[in-house]
Amino acid sequence: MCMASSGGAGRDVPAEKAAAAVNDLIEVREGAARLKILLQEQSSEWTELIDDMLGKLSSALSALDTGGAAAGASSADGVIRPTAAGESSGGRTRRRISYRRSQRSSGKRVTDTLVDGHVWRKYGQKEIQNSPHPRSYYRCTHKSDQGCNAKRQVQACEADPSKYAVTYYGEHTCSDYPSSTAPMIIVAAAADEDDDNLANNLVSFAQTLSPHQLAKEEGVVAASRMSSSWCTTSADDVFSSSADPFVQLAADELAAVVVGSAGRTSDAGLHGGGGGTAAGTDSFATSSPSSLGFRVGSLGTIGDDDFFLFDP
DNA sequence: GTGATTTGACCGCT
DNA sequence: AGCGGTCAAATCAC
Repeated sequence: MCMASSGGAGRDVPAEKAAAAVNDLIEVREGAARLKILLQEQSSEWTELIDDMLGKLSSALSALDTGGAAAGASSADGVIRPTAAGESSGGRTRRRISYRRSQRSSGKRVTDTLVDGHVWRKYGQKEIQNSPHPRSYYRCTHKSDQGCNAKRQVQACEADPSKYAVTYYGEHTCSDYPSSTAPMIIVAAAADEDDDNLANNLVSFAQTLSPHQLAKEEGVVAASRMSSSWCTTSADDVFSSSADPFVQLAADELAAVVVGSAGRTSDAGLHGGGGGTAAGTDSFATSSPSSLGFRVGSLGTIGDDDFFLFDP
């Protein structure tokens, strides 16, 4: 539901197309594995390989009936904007907006990095009952200048504190691409994660770093690492929008895809404690995207409910 | 000085 | 009534 899903009319992905997409994605995975090696050897051949991967991804996306532009279809997100609950004339300079509550998430994932290509600004942190870790609240830094209403909630994964459960709300309506032109693609498979409450396959998209930025990253982690970057999370948690399986991303937007994850996983922002180390630092993935954008895991069978959009 | 984070308080929803 | 989400002043880093 939420976000673009609405816009993405094409929900039902034909089995054959899905299968073809899977094959393509598997090829990409293999290519990614090769890329990893090439990168380790500092070879320039990686660009060529990436191009090939992109081609495959494009095919896969087409096969999956990517809704393409849904991204801009804001409002469809189901986000309930704060309603001016009566300009409280009376009182302090406090707000008066009534907060949503029923705001639906556009997807939740567990990741070992908080970098998703977007620049977020933290606006709150709260201890959550029955949870050992506080929850941090972020909104797009372009909320003020571009009115972007995208938000996300970050909480350390209970099962593995080194990972984070990130829930997104709303869509990015900003043009936050200067430093992150390439959409991030996450292809993961938790099929082997024994537990029955894990989704079998995941394919998500989001912005990520530009090739230049990628080049600056300190390291690249093996694609296989992906499989371990998902905590035990129920399918429902991960696919809050599973009712609208779709992929919304123009294939030609895929400017860069890199394997693995070199994101720093500072938790400075999560646990607070130090004064704002904001501007231009690596503080908790807020202002300097630092993780590579393409993760690949083993693929199993992909079903309709295994796809969801990750706000591009 | 500017801008991001911290943190306590406020407020709506369940 | 309690919890969770957000606001906004204070604080901090650059």
